[in-house]
Amino acid sequence: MNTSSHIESALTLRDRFKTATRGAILEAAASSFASDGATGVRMEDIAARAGISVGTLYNYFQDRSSLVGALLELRMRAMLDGLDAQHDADAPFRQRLGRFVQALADHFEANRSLLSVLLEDASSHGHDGRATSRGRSVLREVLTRAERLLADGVHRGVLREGDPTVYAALLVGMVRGMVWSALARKTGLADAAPEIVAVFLNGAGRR
Amino acid sequence: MNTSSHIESALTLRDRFKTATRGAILEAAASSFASDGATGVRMEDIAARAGISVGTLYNYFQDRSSLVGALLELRMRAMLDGLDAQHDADAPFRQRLGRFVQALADHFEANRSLLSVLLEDASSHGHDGRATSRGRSVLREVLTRAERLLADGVHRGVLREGDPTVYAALLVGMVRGMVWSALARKTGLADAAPEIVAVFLNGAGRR
Amino acid sequence: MNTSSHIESALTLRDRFKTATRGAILEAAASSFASDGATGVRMEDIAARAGISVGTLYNYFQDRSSLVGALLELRMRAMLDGLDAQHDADAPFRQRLGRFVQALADHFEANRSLLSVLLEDASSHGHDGRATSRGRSVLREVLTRAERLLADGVHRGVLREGDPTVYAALLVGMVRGMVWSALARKTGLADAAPEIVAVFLNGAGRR
Amino acid sequence: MNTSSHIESALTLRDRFKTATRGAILEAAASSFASDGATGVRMEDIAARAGISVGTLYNYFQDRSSLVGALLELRMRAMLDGLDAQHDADAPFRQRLGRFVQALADHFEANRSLLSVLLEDASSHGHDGRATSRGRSVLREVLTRAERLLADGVHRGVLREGDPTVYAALLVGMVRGMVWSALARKTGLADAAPEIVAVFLNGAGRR
DNA sequence: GATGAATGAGGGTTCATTCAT
DNA sequence: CATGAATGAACCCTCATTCAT
Repeated sequence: MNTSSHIESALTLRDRFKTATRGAILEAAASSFASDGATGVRMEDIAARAGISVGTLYNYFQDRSSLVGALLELRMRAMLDGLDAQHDADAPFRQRLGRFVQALADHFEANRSLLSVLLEDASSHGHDGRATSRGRSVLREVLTRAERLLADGVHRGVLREGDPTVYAALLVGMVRGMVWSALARKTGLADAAPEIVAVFLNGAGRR
Repeated sequence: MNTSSHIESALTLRDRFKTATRGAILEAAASSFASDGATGVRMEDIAARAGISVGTLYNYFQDRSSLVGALLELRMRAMLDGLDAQHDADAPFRQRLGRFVQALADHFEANRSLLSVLLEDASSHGHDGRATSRGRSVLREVLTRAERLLADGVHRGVLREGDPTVYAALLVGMVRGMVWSALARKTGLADAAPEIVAVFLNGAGRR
Repeated sequence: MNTSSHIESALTLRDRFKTATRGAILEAAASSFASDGATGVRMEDIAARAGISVGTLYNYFQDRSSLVGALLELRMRAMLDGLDAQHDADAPFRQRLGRFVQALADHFEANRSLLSVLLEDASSHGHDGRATSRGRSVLREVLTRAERLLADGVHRGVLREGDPTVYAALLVGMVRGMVWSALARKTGLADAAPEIVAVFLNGAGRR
Repeated sequence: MNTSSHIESALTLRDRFKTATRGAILEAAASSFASDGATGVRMEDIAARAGISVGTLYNYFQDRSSLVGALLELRMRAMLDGLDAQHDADAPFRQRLGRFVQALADHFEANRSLLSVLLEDASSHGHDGRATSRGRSVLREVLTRAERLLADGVHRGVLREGDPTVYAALLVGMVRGMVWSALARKTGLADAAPEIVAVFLNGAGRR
């Protein structure tokens, strides 16, 4: 233990603290948006929920749109990472499809309240297009992953010949539709994924 | 033609004018929202786009939320009417399904820019529950119609046994997904409806 | 009956109508002010109460302050005329004093609701000092009349030697105080005048 | 002197500052109202006169009516406290009467410019009854105190038998009348109180 | 002359952002 | 580095006034 490591350690501690505070702010913002909608939340509200003052909040984020942007970035990254985590190129296609749908449903449900935020803020502050592009890209990246997966399904002959882009749009749409419906009817999402996969693969029509 | 009919005619003209102005305001609001998002639009902007002054705008709508409410009401009504218009209980199920999907896709595309407005406003002004219930009900009513249609499909033996509510969620989700995707890739929606129907009925899996 | 007299008569009729409308507007303004206070009344409210349109209202009065000014002028003139009407230089002083107090009390009560209007408008629109001077002058003219009366009382030896200006201020103050009190307690003003006169002449102290 | 007392002191300082600012705003409002009438004063004017920005003003008062209400409350309280301060149940009646009249005259003069504000606001914002009741109650409380004093005068045999309520109305009216008159003629109120008392007790009539 | 829709300047209020402590 | 009062641009809405019909 010399002086330099001591300093290092202090810096690390400070950094950890900073990171923790940053995280607390983002969580506060997320839950505020969830309960009052993005437009109905003031910076002061977020600060209060995070247990800090507005001034401090501005020490961590340059301005409102940076905060919103960081939040979206975080959630989007988590969602994409979640999707990638279960990716196993060697697993059978159906299994990968099932896991993908399941992960997607979970993340949609978890971030449902932020979807509107994403759109709102994209529109309202998007002079520079930053938030907008980020917002759009969430869905686009999800679609890209779905497309890769489904293209592989076609390639392996599990799926009928067809445009993987279209398949991706339909599959992701089904998941979102299922989540929305569950929300509207205040029911859970139990067993939703298998149902989605079943209809996607076999259709709803009697053969 | 006597005096009274003359007066009647005058009144009708004035009424028509009022209706036209009202419509112009709603259109102006719709396109403003479409380009800048609901939160980024000032009453003055809407007035300017409608070619009138703020004061006049307030002669037609009591306040901002009344205007937004009226716009949502109008579009939602149009959408539901559009769905109902092609309803023909005697037509073969597949034909009804195709028309339903087509109509839904058309309306989703036409009102795409308002979907976010709907959500935003629901959140921001929803303390009295008016806008909220209206917003939510659009989707719910669409789902209800889809559910009725699909329940009939099950009853007629065209669809596999299954929860019509789930089928509805998936079908509507597919349509939204397709519209979103087309938008993201800036392609058209040509032939989208048949594709959706095909996947919905037969699935994407190779049999 | 020649043409000219015919025209004259027509003009007279028209004039009478105009006068009647003018009066209706002033009455409408007075009662509106009475119920909602001067600041809470819009030109449209007055027009509606008078049974005409705003446009017509502006045919009779150049602007808001003209209307208010005319109303004050009218009521003030009526009050002063009422005070002057019972003036009889030959009557005994006490009788004249009694009548003066009675007339004053009646007019204060009748116009009570306008006193605040007078003050409000004087302050709010009195850039040019018109309404202000008019407002102030009501009281000043009343005081002047009281002063003349009481100076005569002093001169005749009915009143003790003293400044008639002070006597006037006190007497008029007593009348206003009595009216206010009656209003606050929602009682009538019956027998108020004699009581006022009695205290003014003899005091409330036991001799 | 430890840390805690240091903190306490700091808090006290900040509190004092807040109180001072609040007071400055109220003073600014009072003088603004005095020169332009309550209705002619914008929040921005008050802020400017207090040397702060509008935003800051709204940090101290929730809205316009709260500010006006607080001002009225303050002045009314001061007036009533002033009347009560000179109250001495054991002093001779005439002395108490003299002091009462003097205190009343002083306060009427000091707050003259606010009397109209009080009335205006009572009318304009009185739908919820707050300002109204406050406004009305100033005079009523003053009358009540006068009534108690004069009832005691009757009881002690200094005043003639008579309704103390009427006596109170007349006495208070005389004070207001005197203040008004002094204002109208732009003279002072020197020796006004003794004159009022003299006339009230002995009348203006030659015995 | 009557009408009432159109106008737009003006006022109250909010809230993202700054900065002295 | 935290704090929270101060700031002022921006927005919603009102209402006196005008003017085409």
